[in-house]
Amino acid sequence: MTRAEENYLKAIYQLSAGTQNRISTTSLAERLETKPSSVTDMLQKLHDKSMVKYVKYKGAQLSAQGRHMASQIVRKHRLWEVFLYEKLAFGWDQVHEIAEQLEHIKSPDLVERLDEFLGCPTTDPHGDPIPDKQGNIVQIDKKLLSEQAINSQSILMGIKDSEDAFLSYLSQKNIQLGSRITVLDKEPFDESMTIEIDRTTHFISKTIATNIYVQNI
Amino acid sequence: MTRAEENYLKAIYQLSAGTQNRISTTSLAERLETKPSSVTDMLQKLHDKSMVKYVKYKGAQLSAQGRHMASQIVRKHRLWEVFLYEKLAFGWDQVHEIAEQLEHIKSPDLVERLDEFLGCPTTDPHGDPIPDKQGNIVQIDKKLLSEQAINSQSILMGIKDSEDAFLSYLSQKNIQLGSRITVLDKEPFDESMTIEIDRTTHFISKTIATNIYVQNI
DNA sequence: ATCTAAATTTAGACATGTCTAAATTTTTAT
DNA sequence: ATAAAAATTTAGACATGTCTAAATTTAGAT
Repeated sequence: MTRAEENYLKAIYQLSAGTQNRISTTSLAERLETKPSSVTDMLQKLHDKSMVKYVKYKGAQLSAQGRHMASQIVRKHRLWEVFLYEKLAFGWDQVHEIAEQLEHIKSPDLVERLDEFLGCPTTDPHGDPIPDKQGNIVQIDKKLLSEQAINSQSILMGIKDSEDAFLSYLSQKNIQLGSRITVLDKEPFDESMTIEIDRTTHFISKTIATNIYVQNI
Repeated sequence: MTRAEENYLKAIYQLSAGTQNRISTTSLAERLETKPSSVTDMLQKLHDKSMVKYVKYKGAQLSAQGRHMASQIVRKHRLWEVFLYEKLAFGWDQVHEIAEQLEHIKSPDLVERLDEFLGCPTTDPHGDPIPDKQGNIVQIDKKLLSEQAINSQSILMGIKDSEDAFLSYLSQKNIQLGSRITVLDKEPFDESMTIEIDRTTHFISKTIATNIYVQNI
């Protein structure tokens, strides 16, 4: 598998999360920051390699083989993120870009040793689950912060959309995975919230609150 | 710099060790397991990018810029080797291949954090020096085991030619960097040796002895 | 000094992965 | 049901890095 092929498989894998539907050429092109015509070419190639089930004009789905391969790339990506975050003290918002490169390193042995070295983590620094060797993921049950009631207490378990700007926003405010959040107030008008983390009060918009996953204590 | 370009720079850097001479197209082709015609193409390209001084039919030399770039690739390679060996418990003979991939990861920040995480090592698991951020290397003064006198004691500091077969030979006999070697006997006829390491006696040929660097105690 | 052998370069080709522009198919709106 | 819009594919091109075969240059031997 070339690097480009791996990136396509990973993109289809991630866009497929939660649907059985075929993934459209355009959505893949957007995700991969490339042109739809390039996507068509690659889908035909991946179909020939039995990594993808592709129907002209209808989009693509991973085959069992392709899904397993994609899960292992995601596994590598997230394990490397843990390494960068835990061992090299990189910030939440810095790990993704470097892991994009590291995920393509080829050595089955390396992945398993890295996993062990890190203590077999189940989530990456953004709270996203790490697939195991077989490609299985344990989905922890998490809720949106926006749905929490006043006076509820919860633990930050992950974020929905790991955009750089959002990650640095959180990083700056010292909000991180595992932070204990108390909802002090909710504004019925715009659904903004007042929350407390580590004895500091923050005012957050609905947009922010629907981008944060928590688990009740 | 593409991966191929980096591999060419590294090859020229390593073939240049100890000479001022230009490196020939053929020797580069052999080192890179490619054809001389491919090498010619790439040298012209690297010359255009001012990474290499290339004179048609005469071979190539690194420019200051190219030398620095090459040193940093070697730096990354060797730091990753230390990581694999020290942290992930890979064998002496396994680290090179994986480091060949890791050396191409792009992130200046990563290199420096990795260096720090590893305690700023000065040599890799084969005893080869790790260039610093500026590209400088500290050559430790080491001698060939074959030149050691009978009854001399020394420490294994490195190996000359890191071929896989040789590395596993040493690995198998539990001979490693830092091992204390006592020369018990030398056979004048074929210059083979009897040595003691960790209370175990080994008989080694001249070929082996001229491939091991030691430092006197 | 010249001829031959070895080394090197050039020319033309191919594979990968991308692009633009044009053609085709599907979807949506009326 | 059909025309217009949107999505998708095809055709042809380009860049990178490789190859083989042929041409050229250099080095070595006499």
